[in-house]
Amino acid sequence: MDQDRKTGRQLLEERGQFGNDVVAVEVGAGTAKEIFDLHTPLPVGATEVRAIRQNDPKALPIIRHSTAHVMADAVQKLFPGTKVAFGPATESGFFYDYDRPGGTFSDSDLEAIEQKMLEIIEKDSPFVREPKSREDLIAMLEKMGEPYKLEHVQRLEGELTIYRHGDWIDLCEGPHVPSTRFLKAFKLTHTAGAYWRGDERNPMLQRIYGTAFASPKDLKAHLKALEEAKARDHRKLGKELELLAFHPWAPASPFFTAKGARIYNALCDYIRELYDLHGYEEVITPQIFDKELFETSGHLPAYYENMFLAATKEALEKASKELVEKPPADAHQCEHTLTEHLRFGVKPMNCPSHCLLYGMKRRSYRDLPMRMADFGRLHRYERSGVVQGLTRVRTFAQDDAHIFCTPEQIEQEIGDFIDLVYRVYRDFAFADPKIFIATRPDQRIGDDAIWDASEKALIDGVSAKGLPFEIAEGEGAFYGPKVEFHLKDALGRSWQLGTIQADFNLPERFDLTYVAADNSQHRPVMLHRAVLGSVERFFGVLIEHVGGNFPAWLAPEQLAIVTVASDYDAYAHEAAKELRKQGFRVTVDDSHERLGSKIRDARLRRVPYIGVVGAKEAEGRGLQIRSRDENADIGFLSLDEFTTRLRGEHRPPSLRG
RNA sequence: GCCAUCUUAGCUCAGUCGGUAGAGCAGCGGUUUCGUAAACCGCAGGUCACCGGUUCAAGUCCGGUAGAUGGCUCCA
Repeated sequence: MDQDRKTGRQLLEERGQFGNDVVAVEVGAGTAKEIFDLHTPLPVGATEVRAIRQNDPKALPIIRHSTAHVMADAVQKLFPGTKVAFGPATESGFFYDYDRPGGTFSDSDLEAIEQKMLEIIEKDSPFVREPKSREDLIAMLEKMGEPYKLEHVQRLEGELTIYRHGDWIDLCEGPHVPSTRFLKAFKLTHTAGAYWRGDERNPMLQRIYGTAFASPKDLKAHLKALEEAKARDHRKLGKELELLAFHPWAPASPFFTAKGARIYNALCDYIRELYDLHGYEEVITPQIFDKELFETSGHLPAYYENMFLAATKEALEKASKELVEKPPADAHQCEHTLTEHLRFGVKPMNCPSHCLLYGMKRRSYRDLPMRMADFGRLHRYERSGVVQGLTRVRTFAQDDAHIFCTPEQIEQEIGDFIDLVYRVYRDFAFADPKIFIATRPDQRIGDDAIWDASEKALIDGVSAKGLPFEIAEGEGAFYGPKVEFHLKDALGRSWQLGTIQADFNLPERFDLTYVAADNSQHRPVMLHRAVLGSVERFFGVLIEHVGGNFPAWLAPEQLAIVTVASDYDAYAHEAAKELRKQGFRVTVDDSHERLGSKIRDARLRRVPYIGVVGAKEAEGRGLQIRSRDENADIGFLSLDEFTTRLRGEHRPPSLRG
């Protein structure tokens, strides 16, 4: 039967479309496209066949996955006894997981592996696909002594295949490049630990990451882009520009310097202005609550390990006394006694306190939708290995708000919120975010009927805006599903910033009601939403996005006046004073340095405007202005002219004019 | 939390084979008054992250702790 089926190569040759740069073929049309090796017999009746050539973006995952095979080959040749697990292509390269008995891989190992890989590639061995019966495959893997592959086979169904290049074999469904000669540019980048099957209860394997491209030129460009991204890293820039700092005594908790705080507050003030326009009202709520609150909200059971409990002397005394009187049987019981007496918890999120505030008064349908905003500080005990710069911290604030509304109002509110999100992201010149709808997780509160309604509400709300989205199965919060808005940082990592979540659970738990027009009582729906997400995280992503060059409306220093010589200091201070009266943030550098040195300093601080002051400027009551963004001297401007210019940029784009 | 790596002056980094601590920038004091990315001279600045061990001797070797970094897992 197979004799009737042609391979991709045969088909392309017949059509005169074959060439030395063909990597694989893509079969089918529309959403039903599938990629095959050149030498694999294609499905019967395959007519829509397209060659994937070396430089096609679709060739990249094939090249990378094939390189991963060669790496595993090299590793097993160099380190006998090493077992292989999985080795897929990723968004920016590939990895392969290994179990190396009693060892890990060092940087010098990586070099040796790269050398061995080059040797393997030079042999120009073809990648050969061989279908195998399950029994044969299991026998083969047992003989090879590959326990991870063996375990994997047990879970697979249908036709199984192996791929062979040279004398190395891997259980794999392909596709692969025709031969190792197509692997022209690769680099092993780093090692890491990774759990087998991504489960932390499983043993940890050694993962080696690498990247590969169609040509050395592409690889070089990629490595260069990585270098450039590193230069924009918010941790590096945050330190250099003196925006933020960390101290070991407050792990994962940023300090914002005067400059950093200026930007931080500008971000919050900007959101506050939009709140006025979008019908939100800001509230301030407590930091520390009786645990009753978190038991009612469901946080304590669901969120215990991430919460800071607040110990007091009184609580410790009571707990100690009980422990002495009734010694615990085991550590678990001891912990129970201790936490029993710790009466207070630090809030990890604002929603429970907003429920309290809502419930303190009779609410009418006329009050809805009620949009309650809060920049309250939150504390979450993140595990030590997960914290990172500003993007994952233990203390932060969100531009948080909760919308209490009727079920009928949900769609409208989601629509309004999406408008707000896009307005904000445009003000920061971000590309459009990627939208995910995260559905019910395994650990959750509330009935499935409620989850059905919540998920539908979100999908309807986003669909009504005509925006594309993807479903993130099981990624929702424990109290409700989420719409997530993701943006990418300079290193290409995707971060969730904005979110809106439908919650029918908390209003139930807090027994929140409103009185309808007919005097009957109803349960409001609660929408949790944030545009920036965490202000800290947004700040971090923003630093990288602008590379430290904050637009004038955010810049902590908008104009640096530098004097040519000390004779002009007096005028410089006068001009600064006048401009500060306009609300501008102006500094004067009257140090006894040379002009070039002062200019350099101001440029390194990424100040949007530098105003040089000498005899001409003092005489003409103006400034010789250099613009950071135009990277040029834009000439003499009178103080009035400069005021007009800066006033235009002094406000967020969508709030100008 | 797990695997790996790192931690030397305010910052960026040297420090050889284990032999007792260095530079540049920043800071401070002088000199210089200068027109668009670094003037010159001098001074000061260190419990080499912390705790312990090996050694005649530890920044250097070993163990532990903390923090950070790259991943994994997690992420309301």
